[in-house]
Amino acid sequence: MTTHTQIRELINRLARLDAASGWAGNLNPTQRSVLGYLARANQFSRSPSHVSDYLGTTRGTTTQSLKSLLQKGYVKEQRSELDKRVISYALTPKGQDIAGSAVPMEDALNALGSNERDALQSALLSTLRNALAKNGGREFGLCKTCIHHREKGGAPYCALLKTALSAEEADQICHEQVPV
Amino acid sequence: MTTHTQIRELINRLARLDAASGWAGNLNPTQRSVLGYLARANQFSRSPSHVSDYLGTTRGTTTQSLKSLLQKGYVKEQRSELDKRVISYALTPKGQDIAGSAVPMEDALNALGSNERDALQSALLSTLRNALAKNGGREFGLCKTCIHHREKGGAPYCALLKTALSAEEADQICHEQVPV
DNA sequence: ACTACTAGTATCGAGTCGAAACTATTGCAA
DNA sequence: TTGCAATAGTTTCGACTCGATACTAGTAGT
Repeated sequence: MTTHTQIRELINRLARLDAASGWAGNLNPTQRSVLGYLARANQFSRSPSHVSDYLGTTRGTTTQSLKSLLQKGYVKEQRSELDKRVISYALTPKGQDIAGSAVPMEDALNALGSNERDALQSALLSTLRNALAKNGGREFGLCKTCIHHREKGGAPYCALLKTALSAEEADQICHEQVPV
Repeated sequence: MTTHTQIRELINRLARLDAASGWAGNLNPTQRSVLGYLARANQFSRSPSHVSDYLGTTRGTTTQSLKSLLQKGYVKEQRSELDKRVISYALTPKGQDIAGSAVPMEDALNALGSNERDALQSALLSTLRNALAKNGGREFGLCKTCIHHREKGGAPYCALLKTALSAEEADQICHEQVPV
């Protein structure tokens, strides 16, 4: 068995364990991923299309997942005024409780030394970047690590969307992010 | 966002990418995982129960997956004579073709330096061990890295099952494996 | 105004998944 | 030896994922 195969297996098993680990709410792995993404994405990146891009599924599937999250009261719709086709989903207080609750795998990662943990994170990130580059996928990094991120009057500013941003927004995931 | 959350996200996204990447055959991610496991497990570790333990799902689900792999001609049943309840699944030649075909994510991992790749593998393995220890899960490591592995007359021997093993078997996954 | 494109939805079929009920076989113990 | 508990595997149910396809509605470009 090659090293590559082993790494792939490890990643898949860890993802499975993570998915199977107890989570609050009546949510399956995909729904939890959607909720987790919405919790960390900025207001310009919370539409069904963005979620599908992030998760690598189709818009049809995402619509279904959002429908069941909506029904369970974890998210709410916000239709855009500017473009009436666009919907941005936001977490309800109930959804925020769940998204902020304890993270599976946390103990397992804590048991790693902090050097090892940093090495793990950077190797995973490189791998993800390489893999995404092959597929034309986006990285979905944080706003503040983007080439379009500026400072304007001491506050964060997006040169692409030509909008001022709150400090909080600069720390969120953005669909348009292009790493520096 | 904490480092832990980021690592979890990276693992989940990579697993999703891996699942979505093109594979031969008409197989979904779970079926591919089952096939991949069967391809690498020894003859004592290829029953529905073992597959469920490995994947962390229930026996019911595994039965369904095996049924569809059987129907598609990728695996075949081998009922045990010793214990008539037990079934061991083996890959057909067609199944071996698929299991041996190109691995998604291979290029992404190749782009990593070999040091970084080794660090990645060992950090992932530690994390998996920690996580499994919490759940009482087994590691499913290779036979030759097990405390029950011996040499007898120059050939591998399992002190638990009290059986001689081929060199090939010593290199396979065993359900009973306990890391040295 | 026409057309191409984009955002989101609905529906289909195959399949996952956990849960629970079920059959067949094996093991243990009174 | 009979009798029961444990084990291996199957079946069925309901909720859901997922890709594919066809659909509606709003937006842009010519």
